[in-house]
Amino acid sequence: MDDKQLYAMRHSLAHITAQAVQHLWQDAKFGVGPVVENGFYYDIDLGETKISEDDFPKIEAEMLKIVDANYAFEQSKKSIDEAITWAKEAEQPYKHELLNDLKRAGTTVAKDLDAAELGVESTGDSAVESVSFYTDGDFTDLCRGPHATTTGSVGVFKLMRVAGAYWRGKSDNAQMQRLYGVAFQDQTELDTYLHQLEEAKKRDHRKLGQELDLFVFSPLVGSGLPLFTPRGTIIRDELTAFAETLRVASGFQRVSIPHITKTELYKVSGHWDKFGEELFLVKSQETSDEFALKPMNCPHHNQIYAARPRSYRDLPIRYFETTTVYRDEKTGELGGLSRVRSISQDDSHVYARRDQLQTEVGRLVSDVQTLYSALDMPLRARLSFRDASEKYLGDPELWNVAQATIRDLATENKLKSFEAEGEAAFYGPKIDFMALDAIGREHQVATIQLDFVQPQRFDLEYTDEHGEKQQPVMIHCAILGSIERFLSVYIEHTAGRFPMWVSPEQLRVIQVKDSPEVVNFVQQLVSAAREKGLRVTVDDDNQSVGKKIRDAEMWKVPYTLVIGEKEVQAERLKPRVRSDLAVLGGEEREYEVDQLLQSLANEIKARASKSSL
RNA sequence: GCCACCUUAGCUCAGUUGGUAGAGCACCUCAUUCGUAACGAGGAGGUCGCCGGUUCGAUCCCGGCAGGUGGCUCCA
Repeated sequence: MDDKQLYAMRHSLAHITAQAVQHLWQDAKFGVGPVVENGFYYDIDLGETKISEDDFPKIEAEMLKIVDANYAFEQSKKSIDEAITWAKEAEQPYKHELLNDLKRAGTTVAKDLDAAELGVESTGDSAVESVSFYTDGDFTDLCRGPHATTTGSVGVFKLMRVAGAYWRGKSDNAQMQRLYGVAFQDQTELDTYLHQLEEAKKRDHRKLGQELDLFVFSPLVGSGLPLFTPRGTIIRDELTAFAETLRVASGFQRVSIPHITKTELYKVSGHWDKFGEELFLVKSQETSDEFALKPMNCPHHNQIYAARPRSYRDLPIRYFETTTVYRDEKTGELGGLSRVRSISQDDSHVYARRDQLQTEVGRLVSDVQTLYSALDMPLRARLSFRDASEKYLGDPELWNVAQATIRDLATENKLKSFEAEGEAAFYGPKIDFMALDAIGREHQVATIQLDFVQPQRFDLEYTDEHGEKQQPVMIHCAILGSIERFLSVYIEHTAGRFPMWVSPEQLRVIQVKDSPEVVNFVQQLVSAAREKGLRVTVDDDNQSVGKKIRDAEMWKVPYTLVIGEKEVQAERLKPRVRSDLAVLGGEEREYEVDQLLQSLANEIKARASKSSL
């Protein structure tokens, strides 16, 4: 089965879903029902009636009846006026609205998917002449197709969930119920998909964060405000330390700023107008000044740049800092570490001359590549450029140069990339990096953004070789991005089996007997391991060895040593190696004590290259 | 912020058609001194998320709030 057939199949199922719902609730009003990844949905307005997952068996049974009836999908055409009459008679206000828009403007004003859904025949500017309908059995819907030939040939499906969705995606419109389903060619493919969902659930960072004791939330502290435990903090620190090492090597200087500022700062930067609602405001009891928790760092960093006169010889000036910003995200949008209200960033700002852009952006691209290759995550870059609209600020010629530069760099650095027109920020083009995780999902992570606007707003300048004042270009870059979000991605990527250098606990010593000889040996082993810089713990609980081994496995500790009388006498150790590491080359064999500790210490140092394991 | 669903011991979850609750794991004590994924016995642990209403009586029904989940909208 090719993609086209699969598409037609899923699309037909969207119709069948609506048809089944209409059989069950005669007064259902329908929105649109497109194909999405792995399946389809249909937006339905049932007034006061709420569909719940308990209704799914009922709806699915009705759908199967329609499938069994094996109705043919038949296309017909109506003139736009006939279609409007049809919508009126069928009491379908949403279809009616869409058809009216079609008649008036030739396209619907809403998303592109509307147009694709509606059977728009003419793509020109002129009003639409005729529209296409599909009928199967007792159900007719405005639709361009294509469809399966009959309702009997639509593969296997399963309704997954019901969710609220705004009519035409606008939050001031009526909210409809969106019924989601997945559909595949056969049962095996559906089972595979459902199995993948289970796998994804197993590595859900919220679950692993709980199981591995990495972070917690407290209702007293507030939602979207994660608290990192000692274990979680080690992971954070290791990852940020790595990113910081790259910064230092690239000539960045660390700076440090307070977490609040007078709101005046954002009135100058322009963020107040655009994002004022997402600021946390802070009141002074002493002065009349209004303060805000910083939602970004650039305006602060700009003040450091602006504090002295700068020469063209000083540039580029590169500041970096790992720090937290605060955004009053809407509560419904928060979730785990993926979307939080205290966002830590490995943020940086370069102030550069135009002729330095290429080198500076190139260096950042290469730092991003270094980090993600060390973390075993393939990257894809989205080159986010401007489109023809008016919303972009700054010198158009500078835009052209910058976009060309970005394009060249992508080629030079052999970046897997694609261009996205209209994705640029209003202040400049950017490169957004997407990382591919171990189960094939893409996540937006690092970002490099050129900024032509803030230097102007803040009157940033330098003196060129002719004594003239010039404006620098700013480059924003975060390699990890939001560290919280990155952790959510990385925990799921590794499924909690962190590489040695990231692991909160690198070596666990299981003490078998508490005889003085064994205790003494373990103590010496632990201090020797600490001297080598290993994070080591001892399990001397009064439990069976089997139980302690199990615990170490559950905590996903990379290396475990069982120490009893045998080891004390032989002075040779055979570590138990976490299975994924063993595959990579950490073989299970016997070592002398010093030899083993040295080899583990080497593995930590080798974080950036797997080959040296 | 909007829609739907959810909240019972530290964790995972039973349960009560309205008469104030239970398991497994974890924890503590005792016993055991063990050999590479769970030894055993006993104990402690709960204002059934919070506030209000209905009721003789609410963990259960109703309302509000908080927190969570899935979406929508948004994302400097």
